[in-house]
Amino acid sequence: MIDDMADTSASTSKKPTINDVARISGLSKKTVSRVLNNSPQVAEQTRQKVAAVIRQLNFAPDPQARSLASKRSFLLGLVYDNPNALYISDIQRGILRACQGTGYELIMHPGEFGNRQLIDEIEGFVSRARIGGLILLSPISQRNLLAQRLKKDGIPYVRISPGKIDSQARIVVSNDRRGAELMTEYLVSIGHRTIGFITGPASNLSAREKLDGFRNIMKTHRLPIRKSLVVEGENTFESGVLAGKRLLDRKSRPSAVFASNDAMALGVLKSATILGIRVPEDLSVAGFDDSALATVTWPDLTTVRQPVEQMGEMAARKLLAQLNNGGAATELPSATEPELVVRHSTMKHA
Amino acid sequence: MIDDMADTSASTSKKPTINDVARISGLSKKTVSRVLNNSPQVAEQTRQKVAAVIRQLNFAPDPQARSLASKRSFLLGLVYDNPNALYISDIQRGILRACQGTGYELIMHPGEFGNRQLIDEIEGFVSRARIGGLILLSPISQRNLLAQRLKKDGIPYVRISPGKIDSQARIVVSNDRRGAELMTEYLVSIGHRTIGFITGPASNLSAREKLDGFRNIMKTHRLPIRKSLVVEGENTFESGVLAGKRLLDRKSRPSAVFASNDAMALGVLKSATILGIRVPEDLSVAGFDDSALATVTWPDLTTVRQPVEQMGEMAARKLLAQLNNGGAATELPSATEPELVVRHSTMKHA
DNA sequence: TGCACTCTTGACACCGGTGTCAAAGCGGAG
DNA sequence: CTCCGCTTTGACACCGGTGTCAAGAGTGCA
Repeated sequence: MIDDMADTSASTSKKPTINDVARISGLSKKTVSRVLNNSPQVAEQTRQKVAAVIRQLNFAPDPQARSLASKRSFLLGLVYDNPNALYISDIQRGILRACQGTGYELIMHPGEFGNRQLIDEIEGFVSRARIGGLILLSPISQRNLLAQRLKKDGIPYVRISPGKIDSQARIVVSNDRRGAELMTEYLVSIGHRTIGFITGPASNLSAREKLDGFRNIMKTHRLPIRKSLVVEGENTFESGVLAGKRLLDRKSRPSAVFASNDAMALGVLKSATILGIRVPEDLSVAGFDDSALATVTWPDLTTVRQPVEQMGEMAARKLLAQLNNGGAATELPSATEPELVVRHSTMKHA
Repeated sequence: MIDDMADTSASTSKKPTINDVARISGLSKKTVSRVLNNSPQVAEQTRQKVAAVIRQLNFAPDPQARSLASKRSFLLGLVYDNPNALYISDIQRGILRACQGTGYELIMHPGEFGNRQLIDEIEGFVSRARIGGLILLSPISQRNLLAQRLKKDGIPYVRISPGKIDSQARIVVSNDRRGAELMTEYLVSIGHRTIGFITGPASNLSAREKLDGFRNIMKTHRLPIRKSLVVEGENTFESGVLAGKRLLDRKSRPSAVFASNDAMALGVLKSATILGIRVPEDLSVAGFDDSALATVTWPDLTTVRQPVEQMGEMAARKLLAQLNNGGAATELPSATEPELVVRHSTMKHA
């Protein structure tokens, strides 16, 4: 036959196929396929034999052929708008870690949160590229209609930091409330009594959670929450500057300002500088996220670290579980725990 | 609840296949395939007819089946280490823009610059995932052995900011030398005579280019370049802090410091603050890149904008050209032009 | 001994396209 | 009128796997 050609060139030969494995192990294509898919219908002895040959040839099934034949897919899509490149990159790293060795690959798909046709656009993407499942990043993860549509069409997905609750198998959230509590508790513990708070857009669930956490701890310590000390920003540096100005440019100002993300905290730093207020001597400033921004200024930011990469990994694991168990996701954890990071933008208040 | 939405929604037609198109247009599968691939062997009239049916059905060929059959691939891989998430994200956006409507998708593949087995690892990735071509980001793009191997194995690639020259069809570079010249010229024009320079690692080509640009303009203006005023950093914030300290903590210090990236410029800002030197009144500080960092401090950085996104787009276009023309890349531009961005970290020197 | 049933395995068609090669259509030359 | 060569089209196998279904082996029970 043609086999001798194949055999002689074996060392430098092309990518092995399932046929090679079948021929060498003396079994059929289909049986090899069963082993690849962990089918329970294979005798243990056979499984071993096939596995050995697979290792020997360093065989890996072609994902394209696999998905063509099985109508499964080995491509995950990451859909995001672009609030923050660092955040996306961390998430991405986490997802890729979860994909290691599973044969799944990640395809990036930027979308516009505001786009009216976003849903159709995303469905087109899924169908064109044969995407197996989606991971949706905030703020796009907050579009409930999108999630409904995906569910209806049977496209597996996981939402990271969604606006509303979805089934446990389909979401990953960070415990933002707890993070805000940690920080508030800390500020109080070092003597601050009058604390300004800069919240994110009210439409944003996690912004509300943080505000709740802040309020909760203030209440616990019987500290007043003056309305004028809670200002809404838009999670951007510029909005932080403005909010900082409103909080600081007045007779009696707070001794600390807690911004619900790092970019806004840096904005407060700018306002303070312009107003001649020294940080941290005259004013403590705290952020949230522990983004890369937190450590490239002076003073560097006391902030709350969100295990963003871990969230990406969790999301990917959940998605893979959906894809493999056909929806019956085993109960994987959905929430990550925040951590307080003390640096130099805060100090004890007399 | 959600069920009634399901009914009202669009007609339930499945994804159309090439067979549908063939049947409706009364032609064979193969002819439709020819139209899809712009084969010149199709009569104009036939082409029109098929195209009409394709539009009518909103048909798009399945990339997986296509690549399985043709051994082409519609997946591009972006290989990067992680010096800077913002940079990667900009590049990525550019690539995705170039991919729009081409049917190509982007797969992310982080790699470690230092990894001894990087080459094998990347080849494994290409073969496993059936990647059609690679875009290599600096610093990985600087590994010449990797490029050689890819060339030998016939894997198309484009390098962004490679260390050495490669064929025009395979590289995209930014004109770093020119950028440094622009900035130096500007600093001199506003009265600075003694200018400190923080360079990147000497092994890095673009770092050397920037240094050359700086030197060149200083020479043109007959300004002395004292050795003690050129300090090497590592492109990180911390190294910028150290370099800043060395430049500023002395009797006669420069009136301006030009750092060859933004992160190091921010490091200088920190050192200046600690030493009680006001920026920009007592010291002008300039950066390079116009990264997201440049605008989240006060004063915000005067810097050089690199059209990073555009570089990503150019790289993708070149790669697609290679994939479609089979290597005979038409001459696309390879270099981008930098732009001076003046903000508040620099001012006129008496 | 015969029968029903479970456990393993393989033959074969098929997923949705493309490559190969042959055939049909057509105009011009001999 | 026939033959040639070019253009245009189609039949069919095939890419590398999986789904379906049936066959062979082994087991327990009547």
